Amino acid sequence: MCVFVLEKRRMPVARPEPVEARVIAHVDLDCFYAQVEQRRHPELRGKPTAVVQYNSWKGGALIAVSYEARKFGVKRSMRGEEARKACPDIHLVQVPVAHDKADLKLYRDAGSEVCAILARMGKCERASIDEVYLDITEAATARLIQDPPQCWVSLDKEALKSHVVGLATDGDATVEVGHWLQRKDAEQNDQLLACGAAIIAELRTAVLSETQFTCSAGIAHNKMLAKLASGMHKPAQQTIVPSSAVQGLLTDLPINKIGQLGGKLGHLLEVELGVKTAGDLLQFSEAKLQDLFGMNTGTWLWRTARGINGDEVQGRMLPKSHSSGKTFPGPKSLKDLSAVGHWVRELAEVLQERLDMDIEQNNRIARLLTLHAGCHLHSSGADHARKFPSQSCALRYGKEKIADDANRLFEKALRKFCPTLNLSPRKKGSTASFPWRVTGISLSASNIVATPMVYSFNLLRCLKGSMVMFWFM
DNA sequence: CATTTCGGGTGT
DNA sequence: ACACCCGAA
Repeated sequence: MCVFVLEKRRMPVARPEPVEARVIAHVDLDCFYAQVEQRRHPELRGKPTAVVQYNSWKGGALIAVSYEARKFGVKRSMRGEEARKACPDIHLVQVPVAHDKADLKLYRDAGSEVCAILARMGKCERASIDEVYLDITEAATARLIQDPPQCWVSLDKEALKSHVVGLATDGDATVEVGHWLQRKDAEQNDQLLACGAAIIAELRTAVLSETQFTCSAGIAHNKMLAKLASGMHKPAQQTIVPSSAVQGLLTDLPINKIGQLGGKLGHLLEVELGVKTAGDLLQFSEAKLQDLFGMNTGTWLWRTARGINGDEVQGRMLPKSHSSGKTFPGPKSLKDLSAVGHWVRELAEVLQERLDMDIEQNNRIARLLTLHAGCHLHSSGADHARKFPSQSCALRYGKEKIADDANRLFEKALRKFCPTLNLSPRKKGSTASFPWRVTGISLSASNIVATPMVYSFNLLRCLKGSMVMFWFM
């Protein structure tokens, strides 16, 4: 019987792979927040730099480390003080703060700049603030016909500065590409990848000249392999994965290096099945994996072990949701409703600003408001494992409405979490302490849809803040 | 009870 | 609708 399926777990789903070979690229900005800060403060360029948020406690938490600083052993998730110990000359730049919380707008906008450039050549999916998938099959095919690799004359072209996985037969399996891609007998699909690599190299050059940012990229026939490849040679380099190299690449690849297997599922494979590498997975039949992990995940695992992945590049440049949250660790945890109310108000204001931007720039409105909170028990009571439930409701525009609605959601969650707690209106404004502490609050806006055309953004600007806004709800 | 703050996704 | 997971800076 199914051993693990009884546990609740998120399950990756396998999708069929298209018959025609695709050319997929994954582009990843190098230590992105650090680059953004180095562009803002040119005197930091070439110098060891890290980006920290909040520097009051042990110098703040590092969230991005420049490659100059990495040479000194500075690591992400170090504290500012630790980083200074490892690298006394390091420049620590703080994440901007707005409404008493970290504000990532600067980095979000910088990511959009890059995305706009990369989208010129094909279907573009913004996978995160600094990562993009591209489907450049069409552009690569066109180039193969018009300018096949055999005809490329200049060997020092930027387009040829790619690493090719599996090119060397001994030792380090990855070397600088030379004439390999131009050999007369190269397979059609390899030539397609070569053309894709040329295109990506040009795009990366465009990104550098137009934004000053360097990025790394992987070029392969699917998203999984492209993502794997983009991390193989950093910073500011690109890597090609020909089909012929897939088996050799995966055989000894630690299982947690594969996308979606970096967490619990990967750990489960290792401790329960002794699977340390993707190669180790090959010995399990598809039926066995389906039996162990369910049909979806079983199929997905079987295919993933073989480098097969049919996920399509979604043509999506804009986020599906916006969120604004803050944690209140240790002594900063919130004790009562009025403290929660204060922070809900701040977060609502930030969220409303994000929603305004989305209307103005993209003509989109969000329809769902969700509140998440985290908590821990104050007194060492019995059931300290209980989770604070999240709650949602229809999103009404306006910072006051969002704040009021979010506060209602908090109280609703509170009643579910602790039905006995007195929440009578009379007590609401009081500062009576919770029997536990709130360690985090987050508001998110989702179910984003296109604004009906009749509401052009100019009209919206006029309506903003006025009574008429409830028309959108 | 000190990474934090985002985003995207699936299972039920 | 809600719970929980993955991953990136």
